[in-house]
Amino acid sequence: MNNITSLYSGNGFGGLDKCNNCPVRGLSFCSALDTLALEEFSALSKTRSFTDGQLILTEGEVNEYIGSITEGIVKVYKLLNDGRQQIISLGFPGDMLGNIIDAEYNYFVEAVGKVKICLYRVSRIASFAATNPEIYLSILGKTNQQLSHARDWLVLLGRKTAKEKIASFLLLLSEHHLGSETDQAFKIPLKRQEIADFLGLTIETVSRNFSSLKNQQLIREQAGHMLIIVDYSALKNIS
Amino acid sequence: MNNITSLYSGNGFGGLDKCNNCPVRGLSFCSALDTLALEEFSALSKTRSFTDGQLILTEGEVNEYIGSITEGIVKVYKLLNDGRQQIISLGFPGDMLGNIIDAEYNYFVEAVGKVKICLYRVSRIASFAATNPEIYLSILGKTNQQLSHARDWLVLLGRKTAKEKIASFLLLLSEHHLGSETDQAFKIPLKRQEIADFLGLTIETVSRNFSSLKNQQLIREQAGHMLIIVDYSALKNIS
DNA sequence: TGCGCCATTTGATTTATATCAAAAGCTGTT
DNA sequence: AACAGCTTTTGATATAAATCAAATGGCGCA
Repeated sequence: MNNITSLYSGNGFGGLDKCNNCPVRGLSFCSALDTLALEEFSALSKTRSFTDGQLILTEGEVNEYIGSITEGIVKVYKLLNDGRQQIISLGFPGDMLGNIIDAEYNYFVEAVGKVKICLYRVSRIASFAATNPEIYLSILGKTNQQLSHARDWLVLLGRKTAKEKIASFLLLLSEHHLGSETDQAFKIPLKRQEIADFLGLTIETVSRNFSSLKNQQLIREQAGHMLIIVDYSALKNIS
Repeated sequence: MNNITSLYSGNGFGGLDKCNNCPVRGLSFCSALDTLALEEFSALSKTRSFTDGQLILTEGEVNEYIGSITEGIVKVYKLLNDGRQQIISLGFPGDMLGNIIDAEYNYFVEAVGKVKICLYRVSRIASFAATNPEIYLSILGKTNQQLSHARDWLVLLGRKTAKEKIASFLLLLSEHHLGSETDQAFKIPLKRQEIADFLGLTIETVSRNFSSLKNQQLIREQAGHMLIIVDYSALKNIS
């Protein structure tokens, strides 16, 4: 066992200081809380780190924790019986993990590279909400955002061509790339197979379309999978 | 104009009586309210009816209303620039329409057959919630359910074959078919083109796969598009 | 009853993407 | 530097689903 349930125990280091120093302060679902409420909420949190490929949540596991990504990227995916995989979302810093409704998780969450997550027990959220009901509105906001993204992805999976899918994917990544404005290069965090599993394609189709976009001079790829979008608006037209 | 915004005005007939007589009492997001709160909430509601094909919500329109389907089925869909359409969800009685977060609707909602909706102004939800915060948890529950369904559909669109898609669709319909247990026949509410737009297929592929399932004796179709699932478990294996 | 208008089905063909296969590129290690 | 074990790319071919086209079926209405 190396997922949240087994890793949560012990050595938390909650407290307002941590939350005020939080790298996603203002993005996370706790951002709606005022100073007083935040202090109380902060005490409930624990931070956990994960390394590339580590399972964070497992389908079927009891829904004990809700989390907020403070660093890194996670992939959320489902599996069919025969092993076919579909990534149903990518989680970026500030994004919420899990929910406070279901009895069990119904998907897998895996770290893509190094990941840090701020965790809260679902049961503690409930008692906290008794005096701070605004936390529900905040969680609702995050859930609504996830629903909106999922619906955009339904259109992509149902109606877009392979090349349109790749273009949309690159633009999605560029939106979440928080590097300097002048430096347009960013690292593609996923392997080709993972991109395929996100876009409902095969690895070969992904690779061919990357090559095609390079030939069309819309993108360039540098050492270590660093990507530069050469013609942003042309890519947008394709997507 | 023939959508909610234009139809809401005037002749509402709120009050507790209506809500207690509500056909989806216990299913809708208002079901979490106790008798006292329900009376207050009920006074805020208006009921509207729509006929087949009528637009209920329009993309880009200001998000003024949240609704609960009390009767009939709606389709929620998005369009690409070139007219390609993807149905992102079907709404059944008890399902929530819209949200209380976004500034604008970002999809279209259209009546499939005769539809009745119970409407609330988003702004009134906010003031109601000041004294009845449990309404947020209730709306969160509905939103979370929609997210869960959207994610199931991502797997369907991204990774399932045409025949698997049709099988999943028929099973989805049968779950929402609230007719008598003995009578297994139900009407398919969507046209072939709409089914195609829901499953990310073309009308011809949908038709061919219906024919194929009929040849395999897994389903039967009677007059007026009444459908009988002959071999439920075989269909489940395919889905 | 028969006509017109759709929706659906079926057939023929094309095509985008998957599949199968092999070569080429990386990266870390000895 | 050379090798092992990957990932990615490219090529050849197959195939599921799309496209193009026509026939069939239903249903309301004059």
